[in-house]
Amino acid sequence: MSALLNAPQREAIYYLDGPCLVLAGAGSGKTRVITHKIAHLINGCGISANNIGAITFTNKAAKEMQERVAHLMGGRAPGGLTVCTFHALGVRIIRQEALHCGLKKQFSILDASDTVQIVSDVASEGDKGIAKQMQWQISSWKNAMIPPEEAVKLADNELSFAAAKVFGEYERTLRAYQAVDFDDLISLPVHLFETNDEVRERWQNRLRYLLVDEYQDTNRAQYRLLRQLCGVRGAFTAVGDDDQAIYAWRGADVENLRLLQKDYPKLRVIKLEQNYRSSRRILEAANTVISHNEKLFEKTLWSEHGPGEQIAVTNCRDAEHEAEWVAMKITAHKFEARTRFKDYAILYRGNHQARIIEQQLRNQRIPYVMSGGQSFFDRAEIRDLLSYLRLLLNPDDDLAFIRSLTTPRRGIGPSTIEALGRYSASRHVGLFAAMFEEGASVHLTPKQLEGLREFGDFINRIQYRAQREPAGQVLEDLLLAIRYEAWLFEHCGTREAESKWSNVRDFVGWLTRKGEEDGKNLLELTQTIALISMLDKEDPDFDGVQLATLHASKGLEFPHVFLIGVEEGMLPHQSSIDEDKVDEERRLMYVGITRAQRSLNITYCERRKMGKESRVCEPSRFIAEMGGDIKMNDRKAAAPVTKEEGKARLANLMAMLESRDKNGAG
DNA sequence: GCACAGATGATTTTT
DNA sequence: TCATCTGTGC
Repeated sequence: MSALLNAPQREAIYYLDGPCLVLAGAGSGKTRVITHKIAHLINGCGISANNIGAITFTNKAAKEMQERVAHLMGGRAPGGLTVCTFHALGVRIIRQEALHCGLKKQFSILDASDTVQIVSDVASEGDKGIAKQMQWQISSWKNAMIPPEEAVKLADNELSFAAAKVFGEYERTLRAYQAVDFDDLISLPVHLFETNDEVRERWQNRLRYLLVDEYQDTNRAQYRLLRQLCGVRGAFTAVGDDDQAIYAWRGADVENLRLLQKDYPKLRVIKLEQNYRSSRRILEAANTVISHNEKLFEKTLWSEHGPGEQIAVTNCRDAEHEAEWVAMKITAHKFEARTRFKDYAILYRGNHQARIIEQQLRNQRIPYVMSGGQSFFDRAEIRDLLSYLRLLLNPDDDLAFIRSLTTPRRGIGPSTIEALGRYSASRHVGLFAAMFEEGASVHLTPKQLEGLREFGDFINRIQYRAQREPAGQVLEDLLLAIRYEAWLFEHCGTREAESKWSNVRDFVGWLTRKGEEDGKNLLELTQTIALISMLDKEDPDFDGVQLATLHASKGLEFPHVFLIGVEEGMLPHQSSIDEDKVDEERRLMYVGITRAQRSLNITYCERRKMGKESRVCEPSRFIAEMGGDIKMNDRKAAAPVTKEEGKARLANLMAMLESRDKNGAG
């Protein structure tokens, strides 16, 4: 990438006279604009780093941005600069203004499974699937800043009616636990700013210039937070791309782009249309596909790169065939082009499509890495440990109390917890506080009480130490005291226990490191953990083919991309076709195409297994929408390959590859 | 009535 | 893969 900035990039960086929207096409250098603008604000305009905030959606993006700012400014990020996610900013605001939010500073942050648990409890809904859907509905309302009273009026089906009925109680339960969910991290600050001028002005003075990444992904609540923070001054730069808005289903509202123009009539709109990533044929296909969508802002990507290879579309018999072909093609291409495995990505619509690909890659000895997957902090063993940390921080957190009380088992069963629960409800205090009250002895047997208080004393002792001693040591002692390792091996198979214990070790190691780096104690660390989903320990040196969903691939780029399962019903997905939401699927296709730098291979299956039957599939409409400059690769025209022949060819290829690598290395 | 093995079948999931 | 469903054996 050239070190020079192009004209629109410069314009975006130096424009400071008012609100600014940068429409940054795929691969047009948007992160560069944001980081250079931060540097310019500090070095060129004399604005203190303390007064600048750069807001992203993911921790990964925040981290990358911080690193790039540091790099720009001579290796060290300026102290006081705020580069964080929306939710991390929310945590900071709530922590500082806790009293105004009706919370204590040590509030708990609940994750998805905690909130489903609460909905399920409040609604007396045994079915976790239904509770999940109800929680989803409540979350959507909260993202749109719709309070329970309004939600009751808006409910229009059985599920949303049930959700509306428990919404209020759900909110009260959260407050009773001194807890917030992810949505509260945005909506509580919004509510605070909208009702308290003094607090709002304080924060407006604190963050005098805001930069927002991936603006098209903001939801209503996030937009209102930005608006409150910016006030009428409108000192902000929002960077986004409406063509890459693929999170509408999660509450992101592209309408926020229109709102920006409406709410800030002086908004300066700057388009970044020069693409530095892909060859011309790939860009043209992307442009042609996306031109089928109605657009708010017209934008056409162009590139100084050469035309590059033709995009190839290959038909496959079924998913297995497809996986086999992709794996084979990668091996062959790698051999010819002398590339690395990490130069390739296989992208797909749904996670389940990865399974069959993985199988083939393993068969053909191709190393791979999968992005996404379930979050590290969602694992049972990590959540077990986390429940202790949460309880140490916030004794009102009843969910954490119950989980840590019962994991590992301490001979305290449901009847004891139920009795304690009845008493605590009558006293309007948390479970932890309730068991130390005199009155508890009326509802609980002396033996029950003894067990509970022993646990309570244990927690109190650890809590005392957690405030003073380094995180690592306290955690090690806690694990020993609850005999967690032994419990794992008693409860699971050896292999499973080993893997779980190793995860726990990773977690402890991570916390210890964090504690030392930031000089924070265990309690201070706990709150930030909830906002992290992945432990950033991915090895950048590992050479493997990247597997990712189209959603997870946003923001990444690869020399060679395979886009698989490009069929009607798959991409666009059937439910999107049914609900008339093909636009978003088209943007997904656009995101997929624009990940590719040099070559793009698209495959589709002619049949796909649906239960026992195998249904005939049509190639996706998006293939036709890419225009004519495509190489159609008809596999049926080629000589049929039997399994044996295929294996023999593969063995041949592998042998060639191995001998070449040996020679090359020696 | 329950625990468990085996089958089944699937949107996407930044915090 | 993983969560959920189904049928079996006690």
